Amino acid sequence: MRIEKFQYIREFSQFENREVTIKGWVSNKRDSKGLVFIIMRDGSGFTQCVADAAKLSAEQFEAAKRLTLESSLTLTGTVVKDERQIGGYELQITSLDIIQVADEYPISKKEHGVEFLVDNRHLWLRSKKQWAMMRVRNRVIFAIHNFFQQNDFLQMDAPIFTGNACEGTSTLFETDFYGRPAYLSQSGQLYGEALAMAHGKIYTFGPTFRAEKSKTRRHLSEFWMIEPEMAFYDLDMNMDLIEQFLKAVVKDVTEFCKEELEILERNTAFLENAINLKFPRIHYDDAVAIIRGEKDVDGKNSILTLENDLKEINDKITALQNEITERENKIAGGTLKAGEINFNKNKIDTIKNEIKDLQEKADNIPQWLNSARNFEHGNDFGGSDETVLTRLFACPIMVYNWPTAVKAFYMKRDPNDPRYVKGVDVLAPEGYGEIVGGAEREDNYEMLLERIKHEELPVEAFDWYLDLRKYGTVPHAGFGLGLERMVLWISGATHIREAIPFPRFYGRLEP
RNA sequence: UCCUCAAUAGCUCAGCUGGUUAGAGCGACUGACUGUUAAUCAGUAGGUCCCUGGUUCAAGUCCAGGUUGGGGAGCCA
Repeated sequence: MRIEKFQYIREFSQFENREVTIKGWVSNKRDSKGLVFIIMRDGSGFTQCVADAAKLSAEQFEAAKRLTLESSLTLTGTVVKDERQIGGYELQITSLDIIQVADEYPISKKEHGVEFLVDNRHLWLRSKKQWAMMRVRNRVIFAIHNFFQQNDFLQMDAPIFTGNACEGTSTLFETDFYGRPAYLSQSGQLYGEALAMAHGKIYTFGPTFRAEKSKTRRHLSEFWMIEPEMAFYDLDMNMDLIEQFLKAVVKDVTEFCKEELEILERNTAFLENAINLKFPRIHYDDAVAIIRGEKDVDGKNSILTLENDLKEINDKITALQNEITERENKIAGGTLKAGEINFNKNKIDTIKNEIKDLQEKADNIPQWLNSARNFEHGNDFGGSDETVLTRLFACPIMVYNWPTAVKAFYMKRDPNDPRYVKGVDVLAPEGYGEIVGGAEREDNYEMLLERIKHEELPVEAFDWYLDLRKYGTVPHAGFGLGLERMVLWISGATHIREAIPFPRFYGRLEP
């Protein structure tokens, strides 16, 4: 059987006052005696469709009334402009053909807990916000390829099975490779360097695996990473490229995903800043001074800012608690209609959840303050230190020249000050933390060998990597962008598990 | 691995200091309502109160251990 020609909701503006046929699912439904309002989604968008008893056969109208959430159907009708509706149009149904009346759909319009939603991820992906988020993800990926392809980078792929735990730092997933232990790649970078020596400018774009038992809102066990590597680039050129690249991606998404960002209720001020402001480049030493509150940024002090945040959160909690009391009193007053009582009860539920979130933050801030005040020069930044620091800036910042001890063996020493390596971390604003980590690479054979030995890594595993420093070594640099962290920041959501279709994290292998 | 919070109906939660037959809203179902946008009305069904053990005349409630999950630390993108 052939499927007849049909149109997509996204194309409605081309079909004003004309008849179209769409195929999709019931995303929401309301009905009264002679009318059924069906919010349809077809993958390309959402639109309200109206079934009017006066315009349909009794049989078809009854069918419309019987529809359940997520039932699949074909609708034919006239596209009518209506500013009040999502997308600006609605469909007045002339004919309706049900493919399946769906079973009771588990995801209701009410709020759900995170665990329930992740358990139902295969269905959750249909919800409006998740739909918007995946479209943002798609556009981010597209913009990344666009940027690199237009700048003469070649996309090349690094292997996923690796024979050794290459950077020696994080815990990896072990698998069996024809009887030999093999590890799922934690980074394609070392291979990227070999590829850059063949092609000049390359980028890899692939999955990455970390076996750490992290339980935070910014970690995944399996995520996607973009790792460009450029021959004849030093740290400054690297930072220039990173900034240009991030600006290009953000600009593209804000331009082509307006509707999606609106659905996500994203405040785009910080995104606009990322496009328009120059990213501050901060030496590690200065960053430490700022975190400890010894140095201000535009008159803003990290410790005072954080203390103020805490106060504001507590004030907000008090205000919300007052609102709950108010609504409870209203309900107790006995003058409200049942519908209004429900509305207020729902509102109270929502507020309670909000308070819970705020309370969690408020509980953490004192620890963060403590960590910031006592931060020791020479340490790596923790998640909270990043938050403390980035809180003071309106756009992403780049922290460069890190203490040798806290960074990977392959980073190049700063010849002017060998206590530091020429690495750079890009920290996103609004508490999203590290989205890019990069560095100029150690290009001197002896220095690199010494670092490998110093870290007690198996030298023979790095034979091929050392070869790159024997046969025409050149200064080179690169960086890694965490796709999901980028998507998360751009879309303004709270948990990284929402930034990937089927998240894998500690304790989560299904669906 | 550590700190911290939690687990009660399909979902979101209430259940105060232990006390008869465990509640609400949403959702589902039945019916009423001619334009709705999570705010109409009436009714119906729906429970292994996470598990094991303990204290007690009596445990959803207290205690111990465990399981699962949220948030954070460490590690990082």
